[in-house]
Amino acid sequence: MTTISVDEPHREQKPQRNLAQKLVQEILQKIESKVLVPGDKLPKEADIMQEHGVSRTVVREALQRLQASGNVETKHGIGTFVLNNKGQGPMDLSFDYVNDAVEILELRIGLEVEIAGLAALRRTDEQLVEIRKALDALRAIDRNGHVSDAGSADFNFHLLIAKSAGNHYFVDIMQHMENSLVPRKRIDVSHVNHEHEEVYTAIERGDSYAARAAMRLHLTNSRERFLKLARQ
Amino acid sequence: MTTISVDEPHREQKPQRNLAQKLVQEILQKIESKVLVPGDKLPKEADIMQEHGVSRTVVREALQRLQASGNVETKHGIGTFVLNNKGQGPMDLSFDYVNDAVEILELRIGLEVEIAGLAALRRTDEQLVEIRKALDALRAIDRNGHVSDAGSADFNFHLLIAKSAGNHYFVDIMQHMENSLVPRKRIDVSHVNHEHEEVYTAIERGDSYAARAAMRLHLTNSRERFLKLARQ
DNA sequence: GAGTGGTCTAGACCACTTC
DNA sequence: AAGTGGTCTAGACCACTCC
Repeated sequence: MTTISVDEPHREQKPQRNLAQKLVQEILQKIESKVLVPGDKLPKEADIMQEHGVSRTVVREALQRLQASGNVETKHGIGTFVLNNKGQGPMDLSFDYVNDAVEILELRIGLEVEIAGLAALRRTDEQLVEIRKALDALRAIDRNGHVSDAGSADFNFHLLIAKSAGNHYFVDIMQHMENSLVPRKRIDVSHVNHEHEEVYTAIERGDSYAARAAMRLHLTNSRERFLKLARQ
Repeated sequence: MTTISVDEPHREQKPQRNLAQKLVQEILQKIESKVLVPGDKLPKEADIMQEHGVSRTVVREALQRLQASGNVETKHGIGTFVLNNKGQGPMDLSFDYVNDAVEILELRIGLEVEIAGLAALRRTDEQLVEIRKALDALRAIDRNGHVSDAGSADFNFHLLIAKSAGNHYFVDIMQHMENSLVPRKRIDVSHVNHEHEEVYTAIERGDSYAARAAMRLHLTNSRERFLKLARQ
């Protein structure tokens, strides 16, 4: 009886390319099947490496995708946790004011993230100057405490960026949304200004990737700030 | 008393974290200052490594960001090339039909990429079934050659995904855009179907990251196919 | 077959959080 | 100080393109 002796642990020859993609799907399945529920902590990276027999590069690539998806959240020095986006429905609390405002914010994320990316690639120097002016005006208003004017100044900043994206449809929709925007009141202005600056500098240096990331961060933070206020 | 024994070849004078981000900005500056112009080939990764004194990980991270930004394009086995998004203006060819259609496609990219990501997180099983039906109907139409119906069937597929995103604003805008959509004619149907399948499977398994990527790929490819047709 | 990008591994050191 | 994620290095092998 001749058994072909293979010293390998097993004929596990899966030259599978894209181990990260596979890991993503396996973790998503654990979330889908309730093995992992919102709030749960994922195993530490070293454990995931051993469990799936892959290197840390693969684990981190998978976790980064799950972060970008909004499925999990990673906290430096603590761990990675499952978020509660799926499962509790399309935030069907009720058709009230809060829910409507959040939906508007979600719409703006889709539009303005793309707008910021295009503006970084296409803005003229003249348009950049106008955006800078709007930003300075907004900061001046905040310093003087004329909060009532801040809403329209904030909108103007976003609208000027839309006009720098070189696509009039974006401008049209933004203008139609003007009356639906959440009024700014007692919001942590320093955070907003810092986020605006991040968006501006990315557009200034033509960094589309950073512009998109900065705009997304700004709008998701705005959503969180609004929800925090609404719950009070 | 513990002596930290670390073999240091030399005094590393740059403990700089985020080398990739720095590399991105340096390459963007070369594009901005016309040292690199659209169509130019970047040095191969090994050369960039040596030139900047960083590992390949850093180089590849930087190039991936520049790809995501639309600043460069990488071709497997060939090289990385500078794209011409910046500098030649907001595609100010003229206000003709072609330009308008492209702007609509850009708007759809912003909206539908976000829609696909949300749909992957929120879709119900019932909604998934409806999307599957629309996809099958579309394939049947393509097989039978009833190209005239394909446009509305295609729109229906996209609309059903929007309805699965749990935000009625997205649905409203999509419906308003229905009449503005580019009619499908003599387009490479097999590619479109394959791209639709990619979007569907990502939404099916709740992979928001993949859903976004698949939708973006589908719509940018649609734009390229349209432009190719328009130039004929 | 040579050249170039794509994926993966193993390990080192840094930064943040908690005890 | 211990634990965990963040960044970076060096090197191996695979996949695609072109000659």
